Parts: sequence; structure tokens; C-alpha cells
Amino acid sequence: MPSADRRLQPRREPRQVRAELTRERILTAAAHVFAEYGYAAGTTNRIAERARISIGSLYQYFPNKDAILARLLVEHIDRGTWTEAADLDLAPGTLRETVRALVRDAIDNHSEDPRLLRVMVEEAPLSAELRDAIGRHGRIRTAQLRDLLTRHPDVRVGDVATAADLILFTVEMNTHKLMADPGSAPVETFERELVDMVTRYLRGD
Amino acid sequence: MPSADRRLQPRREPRQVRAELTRERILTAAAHVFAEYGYAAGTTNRIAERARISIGSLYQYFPNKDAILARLLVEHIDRGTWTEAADLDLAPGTLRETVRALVRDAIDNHSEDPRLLRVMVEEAPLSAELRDAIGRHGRIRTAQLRDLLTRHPDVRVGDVATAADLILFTVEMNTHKLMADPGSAPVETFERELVDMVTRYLRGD
DNA sequence: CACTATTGTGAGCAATTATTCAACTCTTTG
DNA sequence: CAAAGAGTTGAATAATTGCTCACAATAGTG
Repeated sequence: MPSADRRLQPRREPRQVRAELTRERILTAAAHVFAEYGYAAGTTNRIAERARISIGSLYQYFPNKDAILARLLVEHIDRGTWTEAADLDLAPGTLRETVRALVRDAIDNHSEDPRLLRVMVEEAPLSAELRDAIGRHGRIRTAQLRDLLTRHPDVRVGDVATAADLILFTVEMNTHKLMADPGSAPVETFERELVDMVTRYLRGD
Repeated sequence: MPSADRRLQPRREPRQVRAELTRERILTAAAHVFAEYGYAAGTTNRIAERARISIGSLYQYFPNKDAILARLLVEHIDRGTWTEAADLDLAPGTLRETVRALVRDAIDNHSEDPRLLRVMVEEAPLSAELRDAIGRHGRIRTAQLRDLLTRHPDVRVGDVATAADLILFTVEMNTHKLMADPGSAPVETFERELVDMVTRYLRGD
């Protein structure tokens, strides 16, 4: 039952353009502030200040702090970013290219603002509702990949389900790290090695 | 220059046994509280309460909240946990076993209290000093592995340095996830697939 | 223009939290 | 055993923060 969490619903729906504008200013500011300070230190007053609106206005459109980050997360998911790893090739001899597409996709999706994504993934106070949405999304992705691994003729792994989980998580996390850590390998090298690792794993002995 | 951070030094050094005992009670309680509530919600009062000492005593031995988590982290590192991946085999045909040892080590080191480790890794406010210590430790580990990869006859990868980084991070992160997430694969399956992935990667085509 | 609905304001309340300190009890020592 | 030192206490303080509300400003409407 999708009984929308009251704690995350806005208290006022925008009717005029300037209201919608204010709402967007808040979200933009929040994205910057959360990315810069993290969730706990990203205070509502700081967000309002950065959005150049008063704290009161902020609470017109978001009932509480959690709802702001929740909204950012939902928009991120809805935007399709974080998924989009479909349209994958099944022809023999194309495994490496398929894997490369997967890795590229991850890199692209994270280049936007990795710090914000980190906050969303690791610090967000997830309501049951939100947790479900994310979980559902993840399950769709792994299901897609599991399907691909099952069908692809070049794939030879012990446990397909575990492999799908392992690969998605590994690609995601390593991409995170690549974005956050400047002192590591250049993107091309990183991509090549990661693709190698996954491809060789899938091909089996 | 190791100009020890004043903000992390205790204000009183224990001289009697009961004092040392109190200090330990604080750390034990803090470990539990941080693991259960996270860093922000793991308040000093809660720690004192759990340790069954007064809040004043807590501040006798730790100048501030940060210092408590910092101390826990240092002890964790000093304990050798988090490293210990040495003593690895160089004989041909032993690559899989070597990798398995690496993975087992990671699993063992994280089975203690994964939630606390998560807090330490992801929420700890790292002083410059602490950040250095961790960085140094990481560099030692990657150097060890890089050395191994270079010497081992069965290893065939493009960029050994990147490979070492990639492997350590991947093993670490996947182990984290395994501990945190109950709804995933059983340990044996997970271990087998992870070992497969790394081994096949290193063996090359 | 006048009236209403919508939007914006920001001082301040209430709750939480890290931290202090003066007074106390317990241990050691001469 | 008495004085000094070590250790403990917890109410009080100061700072921060999420959030409210009474009011002001702006936009839509006849």
C-alpha cells in the first residue's frame, strides 16, 4: 500500500511561478550545501541562506529537513540516472564491450556531483517508503544484469545471482572512489582495469 | 613533523587502577554506542550513561567527543586488524589460494563489529594527524600487494599499481557490504565468487 | 482600485548537545 | 590517621539547530 509518508509531504503546493521558483532554489541550494557540509552539518538555515530566502519560506515547501534530501534522492532516481544500464548486447564475442558500457554508464552517472550522491547514499535518513523505492530500483538493476548473464553465451560463473550483485556493487563503489579520490589512477587506466577484472571474471577460466 | 594534535590529547593521565578502568569502560561503551547510534546521535551523555560513569569523568580522559572515536580508530589500526595480509605465497599455481587468504583476512577483520567500523570509516571527523595515519597504513598495504603482484609468476595485469588499489578496495568494500546486508548471498558463495573474480583478473586471459 | 489568496519574512521558541566546574569521595603517602 | 593528590559527580552553561508563527509583501481578480 503506497500510503505516502506524511512526514515527507510538503505543506503547501506552489500555485504561482515565483513559488515554484523558490522551491527550486531551495533544492538547488540544498544539493550544494549537503554536498559541501554533509547531512548533519548541512543545516536548514544554511540552505535558506544559500538559497537567499528566509528560513520560513523553506518550511513552506518542506515539512522538515529530511524531506529535502528525500526529494533530491527521488528526483535523482526518477531522472533515470542510476539505472539506464539496459540495451546490452547478447552476441558472442561482445562481452568486453558490454561490460565497458556498464562501467562507462556508472562513471557518467556519478560525474555529476559525487559528494552529494555520497551523502544521499550514506547519510540520508531513509524513510520506509524511500528505502523501498531504492531497494526496488536496485532489484530491477540486478535482475536485468542477472538476466543478461544467464543469456550471454560467453558468461561462465558459478553463481549468477551473486555475480550480478557483486559486479554492480563493485563497479558502483569503485566509481565512487574514483570520483572522490583525486590522488589515484587516471580515468582511462581505472576503466581499463575495472573492465578487465569484470570481463575476465565472467569469461571464467 | 608529528606535532600531536592538542585537540585529541587527554587532559588527565590515569595513575590509579580505577582510573584506567574508567578509561576502558568509556571506550567500550563508546564502541557500542557509536555502532548502535552512529557518530552524530552517539552523544557523550549516552556514552557516559552506558559506561555507568558521570559525564564529568568522561571529560577527564577525553577532551572532546572526536577524541574518543579517534582513539578507537587508532587502537583498531594498532591492533593490526585491518592489515595482516602479509605472509603471502609466491610459488606458481598458488594464486587462487593467495587471493583466498586475502579475502578471508578481510572477512575476519570485519566480523568483529562491522557497524562500528562503518562509523569509523564513514562518519569519523578525521584530524589531519589521523588522516595521515590511515593514509600511511593504506599505502603500506597497497605497496605490499603491489610487490606481491610484481613478483608472482602467475600474475598478468596491465597496470600493477592500479590493480593493487582496485583489488584491496574491492575486497574491502564487498566485505563491508556482506557484513551489513543480511539479505544477500551466504558467506561461502560470496567468498568463492569474490575469489574467482580477483583470481581470474590477475591471471589475465 | 480594493479585496483576497498566495508567498515571503526572520526573530525567537524548544529541544538537544558538548562541555565546564565547584564540590564531593576514595587512595595513597608520610 | 591526616593531609595531599587522584578520581568522580551531575547540575549548570553556552552554543547549535530544527522549526513555528505573527506579520509583511506581492500577485491575482472583479
